[in-house]
Amino acid sequence: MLDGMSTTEEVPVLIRRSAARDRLVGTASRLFYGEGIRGVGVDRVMAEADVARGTFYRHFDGKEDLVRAYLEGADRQIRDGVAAVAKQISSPAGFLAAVAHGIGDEVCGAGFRGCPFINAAAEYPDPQNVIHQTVLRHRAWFREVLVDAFRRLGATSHEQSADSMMALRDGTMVAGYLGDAQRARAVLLHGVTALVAAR
Amino acid sequence: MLDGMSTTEEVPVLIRRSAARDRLVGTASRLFYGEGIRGVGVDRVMAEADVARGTFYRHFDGKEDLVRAYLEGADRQIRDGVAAVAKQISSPAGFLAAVAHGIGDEVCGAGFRGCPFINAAAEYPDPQNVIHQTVLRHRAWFREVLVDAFRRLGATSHEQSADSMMALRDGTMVAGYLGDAQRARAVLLHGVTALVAAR
DNA sequence: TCCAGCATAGAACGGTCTGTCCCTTTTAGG
DNA sequence: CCTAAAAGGGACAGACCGTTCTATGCTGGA
Repeated sequence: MLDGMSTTEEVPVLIRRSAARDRLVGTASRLFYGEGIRGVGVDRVMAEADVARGTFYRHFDGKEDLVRAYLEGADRQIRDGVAAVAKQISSPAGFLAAVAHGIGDEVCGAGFRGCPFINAAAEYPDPQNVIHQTVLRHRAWFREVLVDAFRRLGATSHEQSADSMMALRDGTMVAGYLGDAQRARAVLLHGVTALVAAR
Repeated sequence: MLDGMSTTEEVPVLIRRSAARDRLVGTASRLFYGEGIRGVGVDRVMAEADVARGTFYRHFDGKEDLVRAYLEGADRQIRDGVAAVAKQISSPAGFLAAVAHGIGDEVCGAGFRGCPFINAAAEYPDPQNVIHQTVLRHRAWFREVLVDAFRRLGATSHEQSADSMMALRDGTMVAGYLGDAQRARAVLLHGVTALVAAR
């Protein structure tokens, strides 16, 4: 668990690394996250990334593929962060508290605009859609991380504890975006503390 | 409080009621909620509502205005529901429980696709945007309803209790859409029960 | 009855979006 | 150094989008 390396898989052909590609994903991440996915055209992304049209379509099958790269980048980043915390903190209680602190700090950061996955799912509701499924995969993974931690903690019902923390996380993400981030952070930390204490 | 009539305000000119207008708002609500706002064009809405182009633009300033009508309709509906509950149940504990049950049932209903307001905010991130502000107004109202209830309940810190319940609500909305609705419902009911009991 | 106002039908507009294609220039590896 | 791949820079098509306009049909109230 927590390897953070299971969603890789790419076509065997190809490019995989390139300055232009990195610039595209970076710019797309900034714009998609900041202004919404459907609200930003690939023209905009290409222009701000200083990448020509042909180059874009050599690296990506189309916009959806770029969106997928954006979300998978965010996913990778979060998995790496969680893995780093897990490596550093062995106790499940400490791990959960650290994760909560990480989220709390995130929602209070400048430019926080909600959870990229929740937001993406709002724009791609079709369960069959690749992007929607990317969101579901990320969420399933994170839930499993929490279930595992509460199991190691010896919680009477790991699943319910994990779901409660998941709800607190999601609620904090929403409130951090559409309400008072400081209060949202406090609610999350307080709630997770209670969950861990209650076991 | 709970009057449910404070966000009305329309141009004094005008139409306000008409079969065509009602059909437009109804169709738009169904499509915007089910497929996302930016993913649905006004062409589609007009076609499925069997309303001509000119008629649409006589009733609405443009797409944004239609989106506003969609969200204000949802807002009105929720305010009416909350007002009905408040009228029926006098005790604050019973009121909060009833609200939680209402939300829990909602997320378990067929065709639930998340909170219309959270979803709309994901598509319209600009705080200056009319639609974004409509979302914020709805959320501010609902939070105030909760704060008031917890105050009447005699909670030591009304605000924190209200924010906790708000986080649970938001988390349940997200999880009901992107996870297991039954589990989300259980988490919400359990959490609100605890909040009310803890006072 | 007549007419004002609302609804309809349909064409047309400019703009933007995704995606394809072509050609030239730059870059990097053998 | 030479060549093949990558990147740049456009032009372009086709679709859709939101919007405006005109001409016409329908209906309810004075």
